[in-house]
Order: sequence, then structure tokens, then C-alpha cells
Amino acid sequence: MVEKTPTVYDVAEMAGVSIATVSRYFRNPAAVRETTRERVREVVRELGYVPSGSARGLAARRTGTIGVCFPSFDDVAQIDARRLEGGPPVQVRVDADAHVDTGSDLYIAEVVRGTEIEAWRHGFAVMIAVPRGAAAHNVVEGLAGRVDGLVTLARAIDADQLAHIARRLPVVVVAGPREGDVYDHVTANNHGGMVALTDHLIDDHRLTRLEFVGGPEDSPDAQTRFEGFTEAMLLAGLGVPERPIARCDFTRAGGRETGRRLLAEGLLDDLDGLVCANDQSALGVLDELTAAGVRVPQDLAVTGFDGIEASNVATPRLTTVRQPMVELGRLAVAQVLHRLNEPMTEPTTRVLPVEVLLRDSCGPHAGDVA
Amino acid sequence: MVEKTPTVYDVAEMAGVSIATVSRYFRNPAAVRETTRERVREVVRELGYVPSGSARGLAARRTGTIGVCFPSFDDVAQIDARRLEGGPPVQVRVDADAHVDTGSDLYIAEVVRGTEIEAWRHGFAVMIAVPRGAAAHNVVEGLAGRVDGLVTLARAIDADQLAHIARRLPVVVVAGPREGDVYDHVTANNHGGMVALTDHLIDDHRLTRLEFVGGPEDSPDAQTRFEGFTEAMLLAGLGVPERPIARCDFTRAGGRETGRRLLAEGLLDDLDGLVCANDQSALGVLDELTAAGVRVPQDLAVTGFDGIEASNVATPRLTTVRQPMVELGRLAVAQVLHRLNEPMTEPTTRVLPVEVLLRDSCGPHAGDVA
DNA sequence: GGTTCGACTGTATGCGCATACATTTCGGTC
DNA sequence: GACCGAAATGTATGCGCATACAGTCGAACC
Repeated sequence: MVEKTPTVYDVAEMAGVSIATVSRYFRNPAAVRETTRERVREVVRELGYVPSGSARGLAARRTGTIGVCFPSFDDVAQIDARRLEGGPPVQVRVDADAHVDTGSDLYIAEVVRGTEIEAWRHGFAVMIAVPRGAAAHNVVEGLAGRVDGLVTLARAIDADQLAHIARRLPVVVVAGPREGDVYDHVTANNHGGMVALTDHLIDDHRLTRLEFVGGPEDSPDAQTRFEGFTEAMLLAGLGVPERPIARCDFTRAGGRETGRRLLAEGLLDDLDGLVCANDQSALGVLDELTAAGVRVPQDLAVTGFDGIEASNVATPRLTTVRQPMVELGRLAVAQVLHRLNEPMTEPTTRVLPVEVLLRDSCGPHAGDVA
Repeated sequence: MVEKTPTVYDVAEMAGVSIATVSRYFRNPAAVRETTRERVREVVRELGYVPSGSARGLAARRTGTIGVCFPSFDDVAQIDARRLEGGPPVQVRVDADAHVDTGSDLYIAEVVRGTEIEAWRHGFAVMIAVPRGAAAHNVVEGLAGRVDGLVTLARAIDADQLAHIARRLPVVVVAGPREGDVYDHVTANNHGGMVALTDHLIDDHRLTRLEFVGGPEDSPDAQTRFEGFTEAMLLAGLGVPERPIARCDFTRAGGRETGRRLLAEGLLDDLDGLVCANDQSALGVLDELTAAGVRVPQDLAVTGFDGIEASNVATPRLTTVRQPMVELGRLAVAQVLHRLNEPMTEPTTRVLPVEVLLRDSCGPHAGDVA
């Protein structure tokens, strides 16, 4: 099936030219005479020659690829357990449960899509890696060694290792900066979005008893959103919670768990609204509230953050803050490429605008039919 | 920011060892005495050394990465046009329109996720590439040169080029085989799933006047699904359409366009149900039907195919056939790795089981509350 | 003290390509 | 036909690492 891989030398010999000409044929065709080009083209096709990226990368001192690193919430053990084959070829079942949790993180998928698009525009490839398990460190090191620059989502790479590889590569972090770090950052306006959303709940819906469902403790974005929430509460003269009423891990499953706990502990009884740190957890909370007969938004308002597609088709449609996810990815790559050319400029933090999307889960709005 | 990149030679010299020992430190630490290891570790940290993937790949004759190639429906020009910055930092708006089209393809995202997981399990990285635009050919060639094996979704790479690179690499196609091709294939049971779904519409819901909304002409999956549909119709003694009543490009936007056209031309008037080639287009059709006041499923049943998350949260919830998308990706990578070890075995086609999910868009089922 | 064996380390080489530089060829010109 | 500049091509080298093979060293043993 796969034959011995030919090299430039093979092509050069068969075409009766030197390896430099073969190299030029690929790198700079205009520098090769048309008749020669034709000969090389013929041999390349005949041999099935494909230039080695490794050799090219070594010689040219650049790989032409950008690395993208992100965390994963996959339960790999569970996925592993799933049989790849076997079982009946078709199974029919009534699927009455609206709950679903593919485990996929739409936010990440969109950001990755953005990186791919921007990389493509500049002729770069994208290599993705998820540091998980015991070999997480090796995964990151392998990635770092194979790329010209790295985009990483917050919390994907531990601080020490990130500092280590940042000495060799431009690194751009998708998320707000934490104190004292020296990387380029690209983030959305988490603070402003959350302030505006909270203001809306307070001013337009007259909700006063609000609590915040937080994200992971080490997520700068989750932290910033909580601060936006408390700031809006404070400025409105309302009681400011010291901390989130609960925390979950940004997943829908986590949101459901949180919802169950809040319900069980009766923590929602005197509440007007629940402001969640992201969409997935808000959807999870929503799942449980609906199952428990709590009406949203009549009994309790619920809001999310991110603007993933699922938030728009949920029932009720989730009021949220849309981050420009694709643009975050694009800008991150653009910044990596920029720093590749201008290594000595100061680290920058770019904050992209957000859009507060008022939908149904926070109550009716002027203009709504209902 | 980024310093001159140190090499094995630098590390070896500073640590007072040979480059072979440095190499062993990374490749096979057990072969290095602990005291030596410690010294190397120290220097590696101090210098910020990261082994070059290119050099390693060249010397070892393998890159340790798997390529994943998929088509894209992104309107890059439109994405390009979107400003990356500027505008107000926060915009608040009532989002009354449930329609949404992020352009993201959940099916692809899930398959890619599967490839990443399986690659990770075997210590491989994943490089993704989308052949689009004038340089599509170069994108694929660059990818092929940088990986040990390639997974490609159907229709992502043109036949000639695929044949070319398959001479150098194991190639696995995610989709059914087309006549005469020699690659390994991994696909879901499109045919069986569609037969079962159509049978359900006919037998359980007594729908007889059914039409099929097709996918792209060159999609083997779409073709297979259509064949499953016609086969079920034939066996039920019903009229078998020669061809799909319409075709669209697998996107939600395409589905909407199709929906509008069918409505405008009155083609739905005497119909019981619309069987769509995939979820996205079914959702698009649904958007337009709902907007036009057509009640689904009372006036018309609609079904999808794929089982993406959005199909589960749509209103009404979409009856569909779930493909094991993550498993498709996993199995594709597993097959690539297998062929890397056993190059001479015959090409295989593996068909994964599917699950027909009966939800609301085809009518009520026993056990349903409504 | 010499021998042996295993654990550890060093030396030498080539992986396939890009590219600086040298050389040849080509198309005009006088 | 000799000459010239530009275009085209060739030669030589090094990119950073893995690895085959050779060498060293120390401990156990005779």
C-alpha cells in the first residue's frame, strides 16, 4: 500500500535536475523554467512524492504550524469503555428525555474553528493537543516542539510549563491575564457584559434577590464575571454576595448537579434569579429546575454566558452574553503571528466586545409576542 | 521575549554530557543514571530547552502526528469581513429570533474530538486542515508531509490528490466507500438507520406520502441514506421517488432555503412527511415551516439524521438517527495506526451501529405524555 | 589482581530539505 | 561572433536530533 518514500534526491535524479531545483519547484515555482517545471511535475506525480514536513521544518527553522491547546472535560475512561463495535446495527428507541450531554464543549469548538480560519489565511496549519492524564506534560512539550507559536485556553497548561515554553515560542492565552503574567492575552469583555446583564435584571425586570453560580475557582473568566455581577449589585444598592452560591465546572452535567443541590437545600426559595457563569452550567440548572416544576422565568430567572448555539434553542431560550468565540480564536492566532514578526513588543491584552442577548429565561421584553 | 533557541548541543555541553545522553533523557530516561538525569534536568530548565519536533521527526522518520482533514462550509469572506475589534464594548439587544446559524458543523466537531481522543491515547498529536480556497491543494500537501497518517472526511480532498498522498501514508476515509476506491473506510450504518426510520414513519405513524430532502450530490452518505429511504418505501409498496424532492448542502441555511422553496412552490401540500438527509438541513426546514405556520408534526412530519445536540433541543425535538460521531473519529484514528503497523492488509470498511431516536417531530409515541 | 558482565555514556552518521553562493545558460546587442 | 546582464540551475552545507556502535567504568567474582 505505502511504498518506500521518495526524497528530493530521487525526484532530482529522475527528472535530471538538481535537488535545489526540485526544492524551488515547490517553494518558488516562478524561479524554475516552465519546461523544467513540467519535467519535475511529471516525476513528482509518478513517484508520489510529498515533501517531508520535518526536513523542511528543520532546514527552514520554522514549522508553519500553530499549536492550540485546550482543556478537556471528557471523561475518557467512560468514552474508552464505550464499545467501538458490536451490538445491533440499528437500535430504535423512544427518546423522551430532552437532556443531553455530549460532553462536547461548544465554546472550545468555536474558538478552535477561529484559530483554524486565521491560520489558514496565513498559510499555517493547526495542531491541537489536550493535556490530560499523567502524560499531560509530555503532550504540551511535544506540541511546543512542533509549532511556531502557541494559543492556549486558560487553565490548559500549568504555569511552570507555560513559562518554560514561552521562552521558545510566542504564547497567546485566550482569557484575561492574571496578575503578573507576561503573555499576550485575548479575551472578551466579561466584566462589562456581566454588568450589563445584571443591570438588565435589576433595572428592567425589577429582580433584586440574585445569586451567582460560579465556575471553576481557577478560571479567570469566571472570576471576572463574578466581579461584574457583584459590582452591578453594589451599584444598585443591593446585597452583595461574598461568594457564588455554588460553583460548578462549566459543564452541563455540573450544572445539573448544582441545580439539584440548590433545590434540595431550598436555597432557591427566596430568590428572583440565578446568574450563571456560563451557558452550559445554566442549561444544566435549567434542566433540573424544569424537571422539578420550577417555572423559568416566572418563578425564577436564569441567565448564562457565552452564547453557544444550545442556549438559543433551549426552552426557555436562555438570556446570555455572547462572546465572539470565533473571533477570539482568530485574534489569538493573529497575535501569535504578529509576535512572531515583532518579538520584542510589550505583551498586550485585547478585549473583544460582547453582546447581551435578551431572550426568554429572564422574563418578557417589550416587543415580544408573549 | 523569545531567546535564541538552545539545542541538544547546548544542553549537552552545559551538563557536561554528550548529546546522546540528552536525547536519552527525553526518549528513554530509564537508560540514564539518576544523577546524570538530574544534571540534565537542571540545564534543560535553565535554558528553557524544548526538543525540536522537526529534527526529531526527521531523524526518527516519523512525526508522531495524525492529520485530520475536513471540508468547511464557512463563508470565510463573511467571517473576514467581521471586524475583529472596534464597536461598543457591550451591546444589549432583545434577541427575539430563534434562528441561529453559527456555521459551525457539530458533526465535524464531534468527529474531530474523537480523533483527538484516540490519538492522545496513543501518544499522537492531531493536526487539522481544511482545504479551502485556491490553495486547497497546498494545504493538503502540507498536511500530508507533516503527519504519519491521515483521516479525511468524505469530499474534503479531491480524488486525484487523495490517491497521490495515499501512496505515502495510511489514509482512512470517514464515510462509505465509493466504487473502486482502495482506502480504509469508517462509516455509520446510514442505510440501516434510514430504513428503520422510514419504516417507523410508515408503520407506526401511517404516513405514506413521504419525500426526501437530499444532501450534496457527491456525498456518499447522503446517497446511501436516500437509498435506504427508497428501499423502505419500495418494500412498503409505496411510491418511490426517483430523486430527492430537493437537495441542499447539509447546512441549516441551506435547509431554510430549501424550506422556503418547497413552501413557495406548494410542494408540501399533499405531503405527510419530509425525510431530510441530515439534522442541520432538517432544522433549517423546520425553521421555515414554523415561520410559515405549518405545524410539525401535526401537519407534516420532519426527520433528520446525525443526532447533533441541536436536534434534541429544537422545538419540536427532532426525530433523527444518531451516528456515533466521536466513535467514528476514534475508530478512524485507530485504523490509521493499525495500518501504520500492518501496511499490507486489505482495505477494510467498518460500519458502526446507529440509533434511531424517536422524538417529537414525527408524531406522538406510546409513553409520551403529550 | 585479573576477568567478566552489565550499566552507562560517547562518537559518528544520516535523516530530507532550504538556501547561500557559484556556475552555467540564455537572449539580446553591438 | 564576442560580449553582457539576467535568468536558470547546480554545489555544498547545516538545520537538531535518534541511533547504531564503540567505549568506559564499576562491581561481583574467581
